[in-house]
Amino acid sequence: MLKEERHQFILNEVRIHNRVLLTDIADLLNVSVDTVRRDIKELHNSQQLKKVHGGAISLGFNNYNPIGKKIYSLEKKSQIAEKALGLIKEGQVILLSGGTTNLELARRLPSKIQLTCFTPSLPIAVQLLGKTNVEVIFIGGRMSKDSQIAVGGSAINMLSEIKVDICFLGTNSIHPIEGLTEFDWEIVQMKKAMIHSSRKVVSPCISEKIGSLQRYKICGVEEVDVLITELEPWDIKLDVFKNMNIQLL
Amino acid sequence: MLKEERHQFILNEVRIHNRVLLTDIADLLNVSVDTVRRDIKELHNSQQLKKVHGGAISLGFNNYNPIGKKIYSLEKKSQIAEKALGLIKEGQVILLSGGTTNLELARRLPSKIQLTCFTPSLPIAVQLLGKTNVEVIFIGGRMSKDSQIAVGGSAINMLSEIKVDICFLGTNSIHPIEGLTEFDWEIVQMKKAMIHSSRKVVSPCISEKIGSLQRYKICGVEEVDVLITELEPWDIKLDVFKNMNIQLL
DNA sequence: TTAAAAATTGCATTAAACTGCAATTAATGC
DNA sequence: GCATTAATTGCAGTTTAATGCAATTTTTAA
Repeated sequence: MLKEERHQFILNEVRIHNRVLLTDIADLLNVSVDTVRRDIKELHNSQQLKKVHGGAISLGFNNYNPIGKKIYSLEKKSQIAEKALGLIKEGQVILLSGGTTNLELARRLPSKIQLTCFTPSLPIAVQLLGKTNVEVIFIGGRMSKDSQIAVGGSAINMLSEIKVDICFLGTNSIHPIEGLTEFDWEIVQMKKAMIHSSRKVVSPCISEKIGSLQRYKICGVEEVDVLITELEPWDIKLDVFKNMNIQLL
Repeated sequence: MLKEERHQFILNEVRIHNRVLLTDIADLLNVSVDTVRRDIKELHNSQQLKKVHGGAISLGFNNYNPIGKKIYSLEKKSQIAEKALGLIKEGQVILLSGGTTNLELARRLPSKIQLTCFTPSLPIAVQLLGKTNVEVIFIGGRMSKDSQIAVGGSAINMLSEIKVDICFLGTNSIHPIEGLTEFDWEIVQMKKAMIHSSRKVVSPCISEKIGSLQRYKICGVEEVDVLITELEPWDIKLDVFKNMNIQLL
């Protein structure tokens, strides 16, 4: 394995987890800890991460999570976020709804890729502001204390004035017949507006939410262009999705 | 767990709760109290929190400081914020521009008082969301990475649609003849719009900024209803303010 | 004043960092 | 190709840092 590859690997790990342990990396790459130590030292000298006793942390290390809630199924959400990353191309304009999966996606956006990113979510905005080349536009409005996203008339109004390439629509429930549903009426309104403002709708959704149903309807399944779960497409049992014009990832 | 992570964790706890108990942290992190004590000592030495018997408190009881910039003149700003608090009455609608003084003010808003609060500042919004009875409305728009406030057309547009009781207009320069001035043109536009949307304009301003001048003009002194500094009114030398219809606090 | 909690100090243990060196691998010129 | 040079890597021995524990002093609050 080339040194450069190790460097990239380490940086990637740091980007994703905000931290790495020297011993973990040595294990994963099957090299001695000394080698990893030297790698980290170099990356430290070139200001790409911060070397600390026992490993390294990302430069703008900010584990600040304004929601302050525990993120469940973090592992799955991370996998989903990784897949979602693949859909984003340099120069695009994207829209991130709230939710912890999208927060994970925001964390992972590489700093160097140039993007314009709309979001009504406070924690996501905080994350994005740390990315040098991402232009952040906050969809303002009355803040819902619970979800920490902007809702209400002026937020929806602001959404009505934009058109983005991709919307990553965090999804709490997706049902093959009933479509996307949501517990909170105000958030339903927001999500409807978001769909309306997007050329392409991507739903990151952990598999256990497939088939579940909540109080209010956002839209039918046909409105979703891509459904991303942590499973491999062929593992998704519900054939109904396969018959529809929806890409599974 | 890396030392750095513990440090971040402790700082985070301090940010959220304003104070932490040493034993709580030791429990939460599963390390000895000695370790936490050493951590807190280091953070104290690097001015990131204040070590007290039994734990630590946030500096001057303040600050979510996302950019990691040092808050200058914190003590003065705290005094100003305390004075500003006295102007706010139950049920009012207020508007907080950005700036660290207003951030201090936001931190100090009592949770029990019912308020509606507009702001285009991300760190201030984060603070306010922690206050149970404060309704937060975020003025959305393109986020300035530097100041972490929303600027640009849609923010100004949103401002044009509101009318608040009091605007707390963080002020970088106030000059008896030239009025309020600012370095950043986009922020000037925001502040102009804020003044326009307010029945009463309050300028919290540390005394050393009185008399200074910057590139762009926001408004004349006559537009300001109240000027708050950390000094007692009779200590403010510039008589010019006393001849104008401006209240000194 | 006094008992309990916390801070300090010194010390032992462990893990990680550093150093120099030899072995290996990759790069270069011929 | 092939030999020479330079860079990379792993190892052993040593040094340094991190952490927890126990004994002692200080602070706090009843």
